[in-house]
Amino acid sequence: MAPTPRKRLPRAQREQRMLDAAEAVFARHGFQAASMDEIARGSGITKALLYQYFGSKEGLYDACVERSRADLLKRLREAVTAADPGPARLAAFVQGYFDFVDENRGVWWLLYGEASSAAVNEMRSRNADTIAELLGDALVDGGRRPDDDSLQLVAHHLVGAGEQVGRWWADRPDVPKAVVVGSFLELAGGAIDAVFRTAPRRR
Amino acid sequence: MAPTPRKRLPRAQREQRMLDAAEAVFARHGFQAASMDEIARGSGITKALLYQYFGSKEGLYDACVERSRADLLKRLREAVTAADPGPARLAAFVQGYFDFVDENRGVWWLLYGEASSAAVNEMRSRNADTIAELLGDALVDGGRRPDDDSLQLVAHHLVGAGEQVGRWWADRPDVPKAVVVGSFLELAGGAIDAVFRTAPRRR
Amino acid sequence: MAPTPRKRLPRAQREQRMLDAAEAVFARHGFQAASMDEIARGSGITKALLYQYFGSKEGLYDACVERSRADLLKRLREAVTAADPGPARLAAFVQGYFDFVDENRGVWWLLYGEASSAAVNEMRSRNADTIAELLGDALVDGGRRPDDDSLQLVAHHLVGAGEQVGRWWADRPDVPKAVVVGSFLELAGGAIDAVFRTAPRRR
Amino acid sequence: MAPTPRKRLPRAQREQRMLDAAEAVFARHGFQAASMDEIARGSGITKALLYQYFGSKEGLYDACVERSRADLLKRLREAVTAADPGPARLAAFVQGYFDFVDENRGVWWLLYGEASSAAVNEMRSRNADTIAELLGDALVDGGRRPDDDSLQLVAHHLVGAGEQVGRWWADRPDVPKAVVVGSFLELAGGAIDAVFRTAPRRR
DNA sequence: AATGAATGAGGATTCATTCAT
DNA sequence: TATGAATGAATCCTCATTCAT
Repeated sequence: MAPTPRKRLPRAQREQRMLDAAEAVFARHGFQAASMDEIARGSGITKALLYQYFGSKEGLYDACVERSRADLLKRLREAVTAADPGPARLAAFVQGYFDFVDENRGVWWLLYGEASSAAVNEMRSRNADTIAELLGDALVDGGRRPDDDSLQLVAHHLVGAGEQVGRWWADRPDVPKAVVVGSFLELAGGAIDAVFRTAPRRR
Repeated sequence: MAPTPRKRLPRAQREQRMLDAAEAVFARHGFQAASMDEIARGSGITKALLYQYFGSKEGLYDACVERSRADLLKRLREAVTAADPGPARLAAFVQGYFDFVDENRGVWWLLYGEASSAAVNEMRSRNADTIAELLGDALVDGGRRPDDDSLQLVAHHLVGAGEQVGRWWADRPDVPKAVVVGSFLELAGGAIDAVFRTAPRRR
Repeated sequence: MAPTPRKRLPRAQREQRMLDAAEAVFARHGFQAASMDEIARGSGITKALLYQYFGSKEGLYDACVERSRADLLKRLREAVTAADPGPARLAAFVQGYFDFVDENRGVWWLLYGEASSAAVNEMRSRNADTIAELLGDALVDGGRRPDDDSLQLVAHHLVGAGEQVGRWWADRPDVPKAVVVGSFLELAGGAIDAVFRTAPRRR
Repeated sequence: MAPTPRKRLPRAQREQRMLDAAEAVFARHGFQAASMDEIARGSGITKALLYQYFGSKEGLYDACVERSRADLLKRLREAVTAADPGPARLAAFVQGYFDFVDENRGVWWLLYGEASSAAVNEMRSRNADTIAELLGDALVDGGRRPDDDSLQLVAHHLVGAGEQVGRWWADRPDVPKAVVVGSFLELAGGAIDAVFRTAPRRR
């Protein structure tokens, strides 16, 4: 074996490679069971560099979660703003969400694995907030009057439902995406209607 | 001098003490971060005995999860069979579930923590199955015609939603249980209706 | 190699062996540069056991210093109480001190090495206190009237002088002990006289 | 874009800054526990440059110790040569020494910290040599006849005493310098007299 | 049944040091 | 001259697990 040529990469690029490797390893084993050694091997560099860049195992993990979350949120926002205001937005949201799950089967859900990790629970909360916001807009546009507590509850309901349906679906590649999206939309729509029934909306 | 056998407790009782201690420690730190040493200290016995009883850390953990799950399921079945057939069953189910969450604030949700652990995901699935079954009965009694895939999807939706709403609520002791239960029932009802709309059901 | 037979020693005995090995290693390298691995190898056991017994590298080091200090102090007290009250006590003290140095050439002085370690500075102070006490008694018996601050200063003077003379002597085995002890006594006597000159003492 | 050379300082000045930073860090943590990273940060330059200037961590440390020692020695020589020959020289020496301690409280004593370091023990020896030399001159001027071994022993005695009294005093800013210097002179004088008693000297 | 002594393997983290630019 | 990227080797410590008693 030739003595590994010390490649000198610009920081940003190295960082992405490290995150890729880390994501894979965290996904395979969960946070605690993942070893920095394995991640380093996967990145093709030394542990020391991981520490120079991310400070600690937790720092690295947080960076992973954050990157994934940012991806998802960007995609959701795009999907939502591209759709007409009103109920279509919710559909776009759900569709965007399951698109993401579809493309990240395996990695994403396993990232969720370490549920007790502060980072993940915070992510759940932030996601719920985003949903609550979107939902609020959609409802107002649709002429309903949501109150804050209910919004939060519905948002968390959807986050949890989405997570578990995603987890379930991730193991069943045979179930067509359209079915999952469609059903989820029905469910969500029904749920939302049931809580904010003021003016009729559906059909 | 004979090597004092500390205490002669009947096996079953010892076991419960160990499980109590283990549950507390697993809850505090999650599976991986929990240490057998701490559990042993908590039970007032030696590590070696833990191994004699449960074989391994994982065996101990599984026993904990199983005990909790059994508690929950027993309670849910009781609640359900005590209620009149039909929609009341769903209400009883949801009520029972949040009663349980309420009484196990802290411990239960932290048990969920190590989400990637096979045991927890399996528990989720089994819970979903139970729900699907209950749901199927209720719907048939109500004259609807559920198909299997939809049932599963709805069940997982509810499991996920319940978990996340529970997690959210566990941190907000000021939100009254009645509100959570009420809202959740509305949501769930709406969701179910939306999927299985064949004949009208509500009101 | 036969699979090392797991010898089961009573705690106290193991402890002494560990301390012996640790003392040697700390002496060779100083606290920071010493490695627990080497100490473990030296004790013929595993690192893990070192930790089980002493909790940490520092705990182990402190135990070493403490054991040495206790040895020295015991010896000094014995020497002193065996001597007639008065000036003879000081002589006995100095003699006892250099006896100790003599027998612990190498180990003892290197233990002193890590001077910044809290443990060592504390030891110096405690030694000074002991000396001050002995000195006080001797002087009172001799009819002088020491004041506290001067006592302290003289005590620290003697501790430092003894340490450095010991260090110097440890490297010069050819200088006879009697000479060192004799000279040190002269020096110390002169110093003490100079400070507490009230009534004549010498000769 | 040319890779900005941060600042163009003359070598000598840079060096002093590095030494300042290094001294502070070594003082705070001792040799082993000090990290080149921290020193580099403190100097406002990169580790690589430290290596270019001093070759290694030890080289840097030695340079620090040497700079301090040179300061002290210069000051002592000045003090001594400014004083009249004879006993006054000793007084000047002791005074100079404690002046230095006073001005370097903290830094100096912590430098001594890593006592096992060859550099420090060597410094002690060299200091003892200097003292022996001064002492020899003073005694000869005073008409005594010192022999070499005794001189060495007395010198080491004084070095050790000075170090420990200094250490003790460094923690007691309330004790006035004059008292320490005065007492130390008495002690030293008495000690010296006791050893080299040939002709009377004092008063 | 129950213990305390003992282990082996692995994990995170840090550091002095070098090299490409 | 001066830097930032990169390394390899240690180090301390922890843990699940076993075995002799």
